[in-house]
Amino acid sequence: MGRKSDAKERLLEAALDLIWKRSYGVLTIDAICEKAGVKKGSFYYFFDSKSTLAAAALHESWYSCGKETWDKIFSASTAPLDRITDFMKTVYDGQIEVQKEHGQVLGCPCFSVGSETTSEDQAVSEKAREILGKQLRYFESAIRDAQAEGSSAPGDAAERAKCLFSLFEGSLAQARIHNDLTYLRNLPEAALGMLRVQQAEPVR
Amino acid sequence: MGRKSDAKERLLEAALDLIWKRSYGVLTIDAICEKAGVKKGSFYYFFDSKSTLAAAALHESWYSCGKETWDKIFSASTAPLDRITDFMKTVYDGQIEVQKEHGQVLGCPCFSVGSETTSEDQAVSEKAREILGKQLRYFESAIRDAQAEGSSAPGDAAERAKCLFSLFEGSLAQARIHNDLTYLRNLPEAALGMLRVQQAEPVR
DNA sequence: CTTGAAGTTGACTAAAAGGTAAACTATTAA
DNA sequence: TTAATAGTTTACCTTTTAGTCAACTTCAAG
Repeated sequence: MGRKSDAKERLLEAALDLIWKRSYGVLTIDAICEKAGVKKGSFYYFFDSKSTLAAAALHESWYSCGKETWDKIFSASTAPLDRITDFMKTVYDGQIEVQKEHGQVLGCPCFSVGSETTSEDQAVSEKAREILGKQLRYFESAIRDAQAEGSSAPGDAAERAKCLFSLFEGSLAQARIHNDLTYLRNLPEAALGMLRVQQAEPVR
Repeated sequence: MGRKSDAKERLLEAALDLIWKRSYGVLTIDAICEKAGVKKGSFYYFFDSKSTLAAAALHESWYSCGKETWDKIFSASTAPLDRITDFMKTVYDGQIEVQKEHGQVLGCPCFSVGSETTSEDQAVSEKAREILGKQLRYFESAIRDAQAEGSSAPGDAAERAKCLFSLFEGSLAQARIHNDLTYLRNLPEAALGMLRVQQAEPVR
């Protein structure tokens, strides 16, 4: 019953796009509305703040798109280390496309926004952390599987996943900062190097 | 001749502090002025925009503080790999203090701001890139020295430095996002692991 | 002790931003 | 066909922000 509309979806999409290309803090509700082709009255019909919208946009982006991609690449039917190298290559190829289309490497919105909104915007930073936490699990699980089959050195899988994830997100962010894809090109090898190897002894 | 003042320094300090704790995009000139205890008229006496001030603040922070620390840790009189592990430990200890003082791991302002202002604020993002580029050189040089004495596996030192730097900055950013120091605790070992080891073969 | 350079202040404007509400429109179930 | 529901629009208000300016203060050199 009632009128139907895709304004909500347009707002979510516009918000995600602007957050990704620009940043969260610099965004205004007016800008989002303009991009989405929606009047401010309608914005407040669907959301009660920029924060709510942004959190919803991150959520949507993961559950209606990102998750599926990760599930496919991290399929248990793929060899554990291949999951990881496939993933890195996919990200690299993806950012090549992004750069072609937007003239800029844009990196990972959750990571950028997560870092930007720490202790500044509860809803958004919590959502970013939630998604990053889920992504970390894929790494963790692949590492455990690799260890089980002996293709990765033993050691706390959760720790190692964090480390690999930091390398990955750090590289993506550098690629964004310098608009330079070379930060991503050898991620597959770097990831392998990190995993295949015996963990170093604690220093001192 | 004329009146003397430290308002400019107070503005630089306030700006850096707010950028670090909050973020660049969310900052207003009014907020900076309030924190610095300076009236807006004086702000515009010294700077002509938020962008100019922020770039100057990053510049100052590096040349009047950061550089010295890096020079000391990356001294050529220290064994190459020790420079790197010492550095990682220093960062870890530093962020412990930061968390104690501010209740939050704050990470690296250049990296956060660099990622936030890409293609959004020329002056600031350029300054962030400049400083990050200088920092990368310390890694690069230490890696080259380590290779020369045989304590690190051979391979393109610039590439390896980028990789290590990504791991480092990625870990710092994760620590900020999750307000969790465990992302930094084993950085010294992780860094060693990355360097000591033969680089993996290119995948496929 | 005056003059000019250096810095400060407060009051102001204009624009942008957040936010509200009432009237309006489209859809559909009864 | 009408009434309720879902969504849209416009006009409006308030607050915040960027940015300007002329009057004022402080300092030190001549």
